Amino acid sequence: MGKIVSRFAPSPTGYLHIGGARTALFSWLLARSQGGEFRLRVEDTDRERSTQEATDAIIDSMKWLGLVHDDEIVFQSTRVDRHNEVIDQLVEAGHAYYCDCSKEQVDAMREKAQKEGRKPKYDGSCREKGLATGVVRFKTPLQGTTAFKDTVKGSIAVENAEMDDMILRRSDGSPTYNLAVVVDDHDMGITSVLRGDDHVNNTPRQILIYRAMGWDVPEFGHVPMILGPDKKKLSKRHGALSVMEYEKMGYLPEAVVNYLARLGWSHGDQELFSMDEMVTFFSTDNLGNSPSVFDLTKFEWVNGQYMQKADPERLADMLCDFYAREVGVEEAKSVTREDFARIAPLLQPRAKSIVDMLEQSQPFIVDAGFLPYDENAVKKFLTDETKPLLEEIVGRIEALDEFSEQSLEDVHRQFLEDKDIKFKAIAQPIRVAIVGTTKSPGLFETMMVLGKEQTLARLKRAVEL
RNA sequence: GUCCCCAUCGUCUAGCCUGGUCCAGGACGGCGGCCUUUCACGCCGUUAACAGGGGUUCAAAUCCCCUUGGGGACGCCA
Repeated sequence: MGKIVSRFAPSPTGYLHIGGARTALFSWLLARSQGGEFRLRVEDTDRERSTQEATDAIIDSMKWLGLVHDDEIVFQSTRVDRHNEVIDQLVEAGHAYYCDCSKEQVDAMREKAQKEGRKPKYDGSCREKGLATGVVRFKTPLQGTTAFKDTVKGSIAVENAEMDDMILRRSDGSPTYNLAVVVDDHDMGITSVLRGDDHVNNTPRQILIYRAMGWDVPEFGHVPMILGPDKKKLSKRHGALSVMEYEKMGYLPEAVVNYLARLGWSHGDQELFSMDEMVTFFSTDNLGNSPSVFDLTKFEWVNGQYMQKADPERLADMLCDFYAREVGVEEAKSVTREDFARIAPLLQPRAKSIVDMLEQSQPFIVDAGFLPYDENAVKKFLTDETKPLLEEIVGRIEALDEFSEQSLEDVHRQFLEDKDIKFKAIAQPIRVAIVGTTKSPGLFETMMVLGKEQTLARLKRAVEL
């Protein structure tokens, strides 16, 4: 068998959604795992609904996910002449014919057929008329069945009699989808088509065109769709957001890819995969054939895993960007990339996303004077008993010549010994004092990131509260 | 209505092709615990499923049929 060539062929009528992204991922994986090629084709023949923004958004999303395509992007709209050429050939060879039935007539046929319990379809009345105007229809064989081996669903067979004589060329002269895909896939040398479930019904029709043209039929695979929590087709209501929405929400692209891959694909018990691992392990044999529900909770867990493993420097860059996005470029200058680089490691095991991490960074990046204090925490821990202790600690920290995690720990141990009290007695009061809430990373590492000046300023302010 | 497809814990899934090793394994979540200066992380334990009914067979989650449920398609959209 020769080199495999797969493709992703979105129509630019909207953003790249999570479902489309997964389809793209599987196609990409299929090509990469076999050392093949992955092509991108933009199906922009619907001039009404296709937009440049959508095209850009799709390309950006693919880039963000790391799904790099080979060769040039093919824009279907540029290939109309070739499509028409094929249609003409089909007519000449007797595989297609002109039909001048009006829309109303065809609608009536369909309605009639449905009433009689048959599949609504065009009745083929123009088949042998030898017309030369109107739409061009494909002459679907009246008998027999068209079968194919779906690489994810197994054998699928459809009676030819079930199929309509589909329109190949509209009355305005433009080619239709089913014809265009076949011609493009053939011309691009596509050997493996992996696409959404909603195309299963189109496949037999397309196969018929391949055969009529005497072309090799590629391999087809149809991946089930992604459902919302209510098991209904994923929609905007559920967070069937565009891929770039996930970027805005502070998720890591490799986490999105990982989660998407595990939605419908598996490799034994493994949950976390690097891109390379996915590429080496991927096989359509392990693609599931039933629809799956997008579970945000599990996705967040996956993202958290990647947050923990991520390079703090990279996280720092992202935090800077997100911060600037949030408060504006000018204001964001008050916090440096280096600040974030010191904060990130403390928050890595605690943050589910960049946005989450930025939020948790707040106590670190405001000045002592503006640190918000949680009312309940203050009431509970900054009491008349603890304040004097904090005051004393201030003095001891001030006396420190070297401000390090070790020296901080030493000075506190000593303090506890002198007072004959447990660490528990002062831990939460100190925490509330320096970050304003009862939750934070370890005390001494937090102090280190805060710096001596900020630590003392906060402790002092807390005593005055 | 007609055709096509699907059906294992709440969710993602392994197992199904090549029946026995499955009183069904892993993961997320939930619950309980450990660790501990809080919160997380981590670790340990626990919870929970073969849609239903018929076959075939010594033996079925695995093969066959039916029912039910879900989805998709039926366009001069892609």
